[in-house]
Amino acid sequence: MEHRIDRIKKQLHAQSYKLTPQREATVRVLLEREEDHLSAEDVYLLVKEKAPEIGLATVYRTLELLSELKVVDKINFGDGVSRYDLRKEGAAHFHHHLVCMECGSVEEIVDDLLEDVEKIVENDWGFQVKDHRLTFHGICRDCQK
Amino acid sequence: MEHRIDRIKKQLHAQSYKLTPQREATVRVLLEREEDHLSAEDVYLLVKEKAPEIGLATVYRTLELLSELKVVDKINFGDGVSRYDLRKEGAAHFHHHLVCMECGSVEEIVDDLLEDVEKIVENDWGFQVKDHRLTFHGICRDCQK
DNA sequence: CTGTTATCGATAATGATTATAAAATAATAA
DNA sequence: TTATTATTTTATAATCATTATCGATAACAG
Repeated sequence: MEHRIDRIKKQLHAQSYKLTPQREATVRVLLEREEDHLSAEDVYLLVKEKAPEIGLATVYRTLELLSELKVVDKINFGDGVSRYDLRKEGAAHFHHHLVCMECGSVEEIVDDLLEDVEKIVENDWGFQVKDHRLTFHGICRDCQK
Repeated sequence: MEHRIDRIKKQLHAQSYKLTPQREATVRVLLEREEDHLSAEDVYLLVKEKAPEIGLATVYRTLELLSELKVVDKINFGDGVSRYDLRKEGAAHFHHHLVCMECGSVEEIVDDLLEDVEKIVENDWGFQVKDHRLTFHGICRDCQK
């Protein structure tokens, strides 16, 4: 945990940004709720528990900053809110979502499903892939019962 | 063209909706600009050229309705606006996007890239896949020069 | 025709996000 | 240290996309 915060601190410093207390509190919330696909509002409310004086705009700005630095991924499941996921340490970014059309749950799967597919896209369409977003919509295990 | 409109008319009637002049004008715009990933605002402005009396709310309502009927796909490239794509006739829905991080262009590719991947998801995670969204972010052919 | 229902257009309301301006804080230089 | 400058924050207003409301109108059923 502390290790990951240090890492992020260095990433910020590398671009001459500071890890202010507000930013640190925000990052800590993201670390604690890593699998939760929090919206900016969610993050705001959770950060407020630790640092009640923080403003909503600061949370938005912090998330945007972290997103530019590729510390978090800003994702969108089409429900009108952006959600923010901390990127995993090291390793490439192979993380996809299963959105249940029944109960709305979002399950995260980590697996390099697209290695071959990316090669096809690069070869057949001449498009140089840097990143991808893959979301499956369907019925989760629980709702199938 | 007329053939596709008839088809959509039938789909509407099957759910006891009518193909009103406003809805038809909206569908015609989508048919004419099929590859363009139009936003609701875009559609509104284009429909207004043919049917100046149409209101923005009607366009939104129509797009939502067509989306529920699976006549169009409502997609989101993370730029804060929903975009609407008419689904192709027949054939399953295998249509993905290449978003250029340099110039912002969106190229559409039609290819069943994910047949095997869907099987993996169903087998390994017990998730029953109904649909998927796949977007690649990277550098398009033109911008690589 | 007459009542009922669906649809429409105008516009107000909402909700997420962004911009602004003034205050606080931190970094820097003299 | 002290003055100065730049960065960050907070509170709040503004914006923008989308949705809800409501009175008017059109299509339809009896």
